[in-house]
Amino acid sequence: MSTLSDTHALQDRLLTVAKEEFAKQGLKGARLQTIADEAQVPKATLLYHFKSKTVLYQRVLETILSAWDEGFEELTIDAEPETFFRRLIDTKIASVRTDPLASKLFAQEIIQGAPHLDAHLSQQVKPWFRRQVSILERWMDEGKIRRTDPTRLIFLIWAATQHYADFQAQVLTLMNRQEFDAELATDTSTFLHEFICNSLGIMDPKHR
Amino acid sequence: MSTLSDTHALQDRLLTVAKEEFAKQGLKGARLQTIADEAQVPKATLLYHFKSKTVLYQRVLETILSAWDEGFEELTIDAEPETFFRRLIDTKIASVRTDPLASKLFAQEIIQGAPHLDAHLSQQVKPWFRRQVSILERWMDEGKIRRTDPTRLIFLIWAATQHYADFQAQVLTLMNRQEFDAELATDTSTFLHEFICNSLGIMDPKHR
DNA sequence: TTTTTATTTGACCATTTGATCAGTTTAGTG
DNA sequence: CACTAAACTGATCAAATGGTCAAATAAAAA
Repeated sequence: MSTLSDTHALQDRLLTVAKEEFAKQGLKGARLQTIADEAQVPKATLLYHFKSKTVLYQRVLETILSAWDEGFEELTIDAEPETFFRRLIDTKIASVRTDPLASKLFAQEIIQGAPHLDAHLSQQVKPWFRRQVSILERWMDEGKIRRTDPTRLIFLIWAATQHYADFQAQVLTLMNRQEFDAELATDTSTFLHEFICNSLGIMDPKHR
Repeated sequence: MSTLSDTHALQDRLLTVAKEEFAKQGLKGARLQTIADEAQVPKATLLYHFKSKTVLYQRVLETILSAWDEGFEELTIDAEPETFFRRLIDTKIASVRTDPLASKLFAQEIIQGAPHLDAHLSQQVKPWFRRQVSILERWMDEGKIRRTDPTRLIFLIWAATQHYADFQAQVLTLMNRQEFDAELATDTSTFLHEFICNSLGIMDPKHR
């Protein structure tokens, strides 16, 4: 099993390149030839490893989703509201900064009606979502955070973070920046955390 | 000038149908044949009124943008913070509910790097954006709202509202709803307004 | 009415592009 | 080494699709 011709490694490379192309051009806009060229492999080889464009696309989606599932599964565990929001926001912002293409690809899929991930939405996302909601509800019952609609609160966090990946072109233009660097990420995390804690009546430990 | 063959009316119909198709399928994914069929007109007729697919797409984009410019230009005028946020959120949610396709089309354009609207971003959106920011800054100086990053605050509002159009498929699934009805829109407006005012230390008039 | 201009349309074309396949090379196995 | 299976690839194809064009029709102008 040589290093260069390792099948697994090649498929990974193809998936990475494909993700980039799909994110930038959309499912229809992406061209197999471009993906193959970028991966320095003949188009026929690409189609040997993935039967069709659709299959390739679905594999890319699966890869993204399972990585997310993994990253967000853990942070549910018991913590105080302040820590919970910090973890959630930091994780999301990190993911958005590390891999904005994944976020963009996902966004386009949802915008077009999520034709390739009905199953995942109801089987993976929904349960996770419900868990988050029930945690928030418990805290409201316990008076730890101000009472509000937990569903829309999760949406707000999701939207506000995702925005920095999906609308990066607009965000950078309006901020007069060239790239989404580490500093910008940190400041954004801080802003969101502070904004949310303030709204929910959670005291910032620094000011306690 | 007969009613049925009125050129202006026909072009409007074509633009409307095209917007729908572009929003649902993306620029590359949309087919001229489908648009023509939907508008009950031969493909050649469509191409008579719009020289090319790209031109059609740009005209659709322009239509959307000018409608937005018009709708959001006014609400800058002097008002107290509480009113300002209510107007901004209500307008945005209304636009998102009335015409989610416009929002989706715009989102896809931005996600793919805004190749067709660099000009509009820096010439129309940026000035508008700066005005909003400076209003917020003034209020912070005057102590009317808590001090925070005005830029990211606008982003948050933008993202949180737009989310209900762009991610409608996901939102409806997670809320167990079939459509984005008037009630859902009202509740969302209320939630956002309350959430933001709370975070910024603006007293709700009802509780004053 | 005649003439000119704008609009409509079916037929057709050139190109792109996803996909196939047969033949070749490489890797693994006994 | 002999043999089998997996991986690779150039050549090629069929379908889809944006776009053109000349002829027909309708509208407007003279």
